Amino acid sequence: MTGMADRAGWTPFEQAVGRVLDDLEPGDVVTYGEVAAEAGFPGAARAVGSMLGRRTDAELPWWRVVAANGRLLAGHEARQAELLHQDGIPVSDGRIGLGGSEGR
DNA sequence: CCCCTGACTAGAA
DNA sequence: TTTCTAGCCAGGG
Repeated sequence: MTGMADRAGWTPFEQAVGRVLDDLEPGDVVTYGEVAAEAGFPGAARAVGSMLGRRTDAELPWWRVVAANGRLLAGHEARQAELLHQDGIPVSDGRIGLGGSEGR
């Protein structure tokens, strides 16, 4: 295998988003708006989230995607926090980054 | 074809 | 600080 997922049947939007997520590297985090803009669909942040929620079974690094306010995914906060932590990204109180010692 | 929902964002109150 | 509104794209009924 060439290391690629079965993107057959994916819409241009999904393929574009999947490519952006796949282009990310360990330790990197982006927001829905960033992914949408990089994919060529600025403002389609909702479509990105909606798609990821529907393609959760895919090998897309959904955990590297967070909300614009730095908030993690509702219903997957602990899950994403753990995955982000494995990528070397500090998470505190359901939020990313900030150094970890700013004390709320 | 029409209407609503959704792992969203930015701005205003 | 929180809450609400308008805008954006895709999918399902």
